[in-house]
Amino acid sequence: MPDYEIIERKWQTVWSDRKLNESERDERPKFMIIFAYPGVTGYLHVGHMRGYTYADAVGRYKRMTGYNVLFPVGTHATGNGAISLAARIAAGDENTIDYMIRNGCPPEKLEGELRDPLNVVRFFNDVYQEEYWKRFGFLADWRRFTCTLYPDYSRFMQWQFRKLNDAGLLIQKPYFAPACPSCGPVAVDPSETDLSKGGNAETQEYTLLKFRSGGEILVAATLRPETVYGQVCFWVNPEVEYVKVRNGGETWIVSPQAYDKLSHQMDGLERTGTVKGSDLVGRMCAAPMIHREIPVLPAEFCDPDVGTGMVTSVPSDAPDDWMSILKLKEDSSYAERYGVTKEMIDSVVPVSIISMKGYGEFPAQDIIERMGIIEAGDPRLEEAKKQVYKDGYHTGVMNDICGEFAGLRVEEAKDRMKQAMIDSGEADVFYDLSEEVICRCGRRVVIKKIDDQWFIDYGNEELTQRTSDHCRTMTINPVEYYNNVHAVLKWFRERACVRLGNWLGTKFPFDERWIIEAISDSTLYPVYYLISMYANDGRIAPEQMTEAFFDYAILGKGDPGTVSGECGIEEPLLRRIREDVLYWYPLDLNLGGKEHMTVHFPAFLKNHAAVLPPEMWPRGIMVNWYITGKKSKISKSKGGAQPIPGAAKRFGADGMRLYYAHVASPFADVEWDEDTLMSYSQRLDRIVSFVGDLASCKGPGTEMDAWLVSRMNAHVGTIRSAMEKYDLRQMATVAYFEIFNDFRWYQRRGGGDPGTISDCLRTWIKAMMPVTPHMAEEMWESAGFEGLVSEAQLPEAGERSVPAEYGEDLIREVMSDAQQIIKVTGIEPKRMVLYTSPSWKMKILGKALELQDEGELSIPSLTKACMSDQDIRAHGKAASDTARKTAEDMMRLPAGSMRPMFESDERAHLAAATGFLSGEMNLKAEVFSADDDGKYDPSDKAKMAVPGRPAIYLE
RNA sequence: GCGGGGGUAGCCAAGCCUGGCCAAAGGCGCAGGACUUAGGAUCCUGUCCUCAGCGGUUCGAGGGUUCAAAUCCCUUCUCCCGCACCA
Repeated sequence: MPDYEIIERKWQTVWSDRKLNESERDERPKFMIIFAYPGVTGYLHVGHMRGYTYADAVGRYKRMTGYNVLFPVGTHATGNGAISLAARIAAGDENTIDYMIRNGCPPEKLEGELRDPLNVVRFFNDVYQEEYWKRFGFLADWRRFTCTLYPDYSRFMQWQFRKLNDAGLLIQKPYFAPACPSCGPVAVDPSETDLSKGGNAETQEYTLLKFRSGGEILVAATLRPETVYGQVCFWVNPEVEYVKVRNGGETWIVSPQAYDKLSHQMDGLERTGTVKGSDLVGRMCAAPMIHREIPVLPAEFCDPDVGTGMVTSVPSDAPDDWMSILKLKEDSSYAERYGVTKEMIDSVVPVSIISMKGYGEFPAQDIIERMGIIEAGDPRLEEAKKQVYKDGYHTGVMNDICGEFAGLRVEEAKDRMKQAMIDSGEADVFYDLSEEVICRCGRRVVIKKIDDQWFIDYGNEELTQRTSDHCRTMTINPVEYYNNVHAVLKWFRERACVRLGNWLGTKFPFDERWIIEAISDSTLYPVYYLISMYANDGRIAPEQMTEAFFDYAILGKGDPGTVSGECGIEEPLLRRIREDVLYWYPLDLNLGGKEHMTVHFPAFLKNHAAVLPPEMWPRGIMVNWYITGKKSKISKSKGGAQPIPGAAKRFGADGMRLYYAHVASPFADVEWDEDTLMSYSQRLDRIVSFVGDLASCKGPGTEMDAWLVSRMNAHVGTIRSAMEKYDLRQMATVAYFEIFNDFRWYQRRGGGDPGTISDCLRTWIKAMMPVTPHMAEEMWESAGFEGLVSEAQLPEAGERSVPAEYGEDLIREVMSDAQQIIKVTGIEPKRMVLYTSPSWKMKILGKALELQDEGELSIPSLTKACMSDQDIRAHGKAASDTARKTAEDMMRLPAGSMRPMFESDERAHLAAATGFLSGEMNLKAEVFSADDDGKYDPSDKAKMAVPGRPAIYLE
């Protein structure tokens, strides 16, 4: 096994010394490509390299076809990922330390620098560049590297927000967001970046229903406000100590937990006292909407943590309620203990309110019976509830009893009834999480009302339309996304763009208490790569990046002299940056994982359309799917991480690049499988050693040279058209499989002309350069070619030789047919006799082609034409059969595809190959024409010969 | 629920948009052979059924359009993903 790392480092150094990765303006057409920069969340795994590799390979291909390519990279560090990682390191968290060490982090760093979040970001910026991207041979312009936490990047970001504001796209309104009382806003999502528990929770909108009882209001929270007409009683947990809360002129009674949650969402709440649940039981209260007095009954299932800790009871449609009432009626002793009278219990009678498909009067009862639930505490009640809720929502219609809402579908009634009660002061809105969510810091996450939240108004119709129209002109892969992106853009509404709390990120320019959030600061950044270089090398200081500077550099607004005076940047440099922007932008291709389809890409598109002029809007998007890890674990969260440098050492960076490029369509998930990767790695080794042998080949020129040249021309054509669509997989199939096989066939057939080999080998190695650049250089060098293949240009596809290719196809066909016969018969032939088509059949083919050219081909027309020819007619029924079959075949196949059969000299081809066939098949091969009088034909096989398919006799 | 994507030979995976050299690329696996060896080799051949290569039946299932369908249309079964502050 070669030491891949040494070879790879060698070429990386050469490229770097030649500054191949550094891109500057010149006369060539440009091509700018990026991948959506990764978030700095820790070590990446082998799956991530898939998309990045596509980007480098596409960039390299573009270089090879005449483009001046710019491929910049960066990282995204906004948020609290680095903060929490640093905190865990500082706390000495065992899992974290272990994870860091396992991925190659020097232990001493864990004792010191990595306890600071910004150092964590710096550390990983380095890891990503050095251990991943450079390690894989990317020709990225490292001078332009940027990170969302760089001060200069922040200046750019603030400028972008000023432009969004100028465009009228920043708006303010109240917002309810998950937040930790001490850490501020948190992201609730399955990745649990911010959380220690509850990533799957959803924010649910409850309707708070008010039940007047004396001078106080009992408050229940419900997800189903449309069921108020079915309320028959009210549940309170007698064991809970509820609190009294003054809310404006009202006194509310809710659980202490509910009070805590509500206080984050409503202003001016004041706790005034407590009341025991048991003291509430037995009272009557006025139900909202229906204005009927219903009894307050005791229920142990009322959880003070859920909703308000009190529940309104709608037994007709709530399985829980149904069961509880059933139980109460069977055994009233529990209720009576709290002073509930028999009359009260008897007064509780379910009311039918919703008719739904497949259910009777009381859906709750139906589902309970259907599922066979007989006890109040049955955990399946949860499932029953969901089922009734779902069916009710989609198929339910409100009954006549429901007043003005009678006849409405539940879907519609829900909102209208909720609104009606809010308007009449009988209800309010309350947000809660569907399950317990705990912040990284350990505190419980709540839903907090933010009064003056800033949003980017992505819902702006004009902007959406403009963006959508532009997308039709873009190259978007896969085509499914091209078609669907319009729906996504429409769906993508206003988005909260800033957040409070302890976060890494850019300060919001209009109010510095706010930090611009993670998605909003990563949409327009590709254009910043054209400026970052000048900040990185110190030619521009962040303070000099004023609004006027960006206005000029990016938008061309203002006069460079004036701007120079204003910001203090020298005028020539200003002009240079402006020229860079004009040259490189728009972005030609943005490549990102499928998770970007609904969030990043629409934001990326809309921001470009909002801030930049149309000629700077992006030209292409490519989405890649994932490498998943069922067979062997690759995910860092699973603990079985496969560090990227280790994999590269074992399989070779190029072996991995080839694996990514070829293992499947970019638009499908792939299971990480080391055996498969190994076979790609070995294939590459095999090619390298084969190429080494080829280069030293010194044989005579043969007819195979024309064939090989023709095949290479075909392959170059395929590669060029595949790469029009960025189809790396197709390119890799050609470069690593088809061309390889052709060279082998060439040699097997006796080809070995050094001139031909050298010409074709150049093209072959070039074809491999985009995907496996290091090995391509190695082969290029070992073949003695000049310069670097990374700097070479792919030739245009030349002419193909139809006869040469047809002749070889014929020989392979004959061999395959003969093998079939040998297999079926089981004989071990010593002699193979081939008979090419008799001339009269060839003549029929010729007539068929003529008719086809004239557009007159049909079975009768060909038969007629044949029968008027004496030579053909002489063969009687065989002639008409052949004519029919010929016409059928020709009409079935693409026009002209049978022409080579007619034009080539099959007999000569085969005769020239008898030596080869004899040797290959270990027998004596002979060729006759079916017309030959003296042919050896003991089994009368010659009559089967037709153009394109010689008859075969074996003995 | 809303939106999106799949189901192809033992396995992985192309093809489907733009119907026709598609019994369906390529890889893996398996079988036989060559070479000759300690290598996770390489080369050749085969790998739906039948069979001197003709032919037959296949591309989740069922219909339809067409001279012609894995490819277009409809129905159906089944699997997967996203739905918001995670690039």
